[in-house]
Amino acid sequence: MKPRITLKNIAKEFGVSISTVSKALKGSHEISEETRERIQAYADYYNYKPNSLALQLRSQKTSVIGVIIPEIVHHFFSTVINGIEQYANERGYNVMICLSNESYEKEVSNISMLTNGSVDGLIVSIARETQENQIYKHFDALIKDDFPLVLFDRVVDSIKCDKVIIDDIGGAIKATDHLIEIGSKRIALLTTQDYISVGSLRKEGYIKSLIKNGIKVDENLIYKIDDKRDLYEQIKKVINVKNPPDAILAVNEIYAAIASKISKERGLVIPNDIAIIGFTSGLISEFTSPSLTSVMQHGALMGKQAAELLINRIEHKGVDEDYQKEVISPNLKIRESTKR
Amino acid sequence: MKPRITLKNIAKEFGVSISTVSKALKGSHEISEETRERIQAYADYYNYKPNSLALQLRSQKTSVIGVIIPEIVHHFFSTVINGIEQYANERGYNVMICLSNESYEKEVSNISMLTNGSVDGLIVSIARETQENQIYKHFDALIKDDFPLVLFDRVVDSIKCDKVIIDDIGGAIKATDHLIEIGSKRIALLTTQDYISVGSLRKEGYIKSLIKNGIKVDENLIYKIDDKRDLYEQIKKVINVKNPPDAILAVNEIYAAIASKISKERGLVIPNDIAIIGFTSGLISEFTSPSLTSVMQHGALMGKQAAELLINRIEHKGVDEDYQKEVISPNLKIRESTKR
DNA sequence: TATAAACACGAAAACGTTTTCGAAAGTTAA
DNA sequence: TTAACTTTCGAAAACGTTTTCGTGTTTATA
Repeated sequence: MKPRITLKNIAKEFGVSISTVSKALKGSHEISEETRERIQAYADYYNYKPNSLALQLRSQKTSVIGVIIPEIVHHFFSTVINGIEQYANERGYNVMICLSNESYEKEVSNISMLTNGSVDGLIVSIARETQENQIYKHFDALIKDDFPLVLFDRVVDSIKCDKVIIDDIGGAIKATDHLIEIGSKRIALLTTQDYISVGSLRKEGYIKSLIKNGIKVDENLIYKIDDKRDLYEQIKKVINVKNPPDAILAVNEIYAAIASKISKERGLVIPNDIAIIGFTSGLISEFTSPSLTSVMQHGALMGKQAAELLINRIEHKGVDEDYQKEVISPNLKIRESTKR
Repeated sequence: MKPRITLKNIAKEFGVSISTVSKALKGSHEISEETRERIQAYADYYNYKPNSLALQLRSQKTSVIGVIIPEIVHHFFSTVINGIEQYANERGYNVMICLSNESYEKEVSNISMLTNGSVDGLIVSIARETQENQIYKHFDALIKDDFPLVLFDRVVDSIKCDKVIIDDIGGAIKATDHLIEIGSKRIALLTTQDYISVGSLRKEGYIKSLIKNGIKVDENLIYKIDDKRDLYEQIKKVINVKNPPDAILAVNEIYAAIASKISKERGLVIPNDIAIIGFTSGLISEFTSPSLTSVMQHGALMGKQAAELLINRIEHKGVDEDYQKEVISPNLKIRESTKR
């Protein structure tokens, strides 16, 4: 790579000082018009661009925000990043992305790398392993130093910072209410292991709705799917039984899609024999047939809000208002799988 | 945010010079064991981390690679980024992501931003608008400065740099061959406008396979879908006709999924009446029913290879070997939609 | 004509680090 | 006792900027 041209190069070329060149290129009135124009022309010709590292070092500001997510090959996280990137750009920030791969170790090392001066703030969704072990001291260290931090989606109450989350309880209530409205009596819940915060919140909403509607909660209809084992086998045990449920609420799109496939294979008609709703973050629900009613998660909006909170926090350095918690309400996209 | 602790702070604390502190923390033998241990303990206690901006400025190396992609909410690009990130991390690099949103302007400004010293090299997939207008001077400028650059997927021959691409022609041939093998006679092609390079390459493979198998190419079976108009309407015109094709090759997953839906709505049985194959980059094909046979694109592998080419180029600064072009062969994942 | 103001520029510090070179002590050997 | 080494540290340059504070020259004013 050819070395880039610097102020020093230009200064030597014209036999002037570095400060003169700097001022000339910034259009300072301190420099005579003649000198300024000559320097400007030369700089243009050689495509001078100020070295951003030097600027960052001097100004103690990088205009970069770091994002740490569990994985990127996941439609929900892609949409969040999209939201972050769009908004950050508008405010003059760039985005640096790191993946924790759901690993505690990697999350810690990512945070350590990014907070050595390369970013002005951090947006994080916590790794599964971290939530499992409930070790949050790497976050507490950030808080102690007042490092700008925003958590989204997978958050933890004990970490004192700005947060943006989805109203998972409300979303699950909406979905369950809808299933009940269309006449479902035995609604199965496909959820995750308890330590996944969103899974247990959605379960909470499901239960609330049942109680509100005077339906007895049947623990046998609540299935905790283990992501590390075969999903088909686990979900078959829900549907391929003598007396299958007449509706399913799945806490993510994959579970819902698999439930749909298995139902059809067993000869059940959707939505008449069995209605299906999934929390969604992708395109599958839209393109399967029948298309699946979904609780829409608004990832892009989430990203935008997270970026907004973070940048505000970065730029109002002095002010330390209370930490904010933005709650995004998911809405129900009704499709064929619940149109009885 | 609390100001971070620096060498200067520590030096003042112990009444020694900055260089002594620096050496002590690097375990230099020049420093007495006693001094070294005291300084180390203090630094540990206050969680000293060298400011990476200062290091980067001094070493003229950022260990960051920039990635510019058309959009991130697209499974294919997510997998590529995943591949890039994994490999880059192994080699000690971080990843900075920018989106061009298919816009020429944004691509230019992204390149300009990233090449001002904030990254050591660039991995790019060219924006649609850029390919449409065929203006590549922003890339030529990079080449002229020997700036490390790797293009992937959407590449342009005239830009002289390392590239990694998918063998789109071969993939389309494999798919078409397979459709012919299972007895298809009238194979429709759902492709994109001509200026999209991958679209026209896949069309080329489709035609080659037909010719090879002695089937006459029927231009009326080649449909150029316009992404800016309603996809359902356009694809309906392919299937909802008196004499529909008995097989469909779609150049992406969405087209394939829509074709599948419309076929079922029209009462056609997949794969008996109509077989379907799509180039894939997502999960839809796997979870619809029937599941769709796909040409698998191996995005993660692509990302890994792109990162490998780039980092090698960055690190062998002096050596300028010829530019490499890696070609990845897609393979056919046979699913229900072609099992006659 | 003397003084003040305006103009055009340079020196140097600052951001935080690494590294080369030199130098003052202390130690060893002859 | 003297010469040669070793040990332990500091000064300063370098990376590329911006910005404050001079300073010398010219022009305007009284």
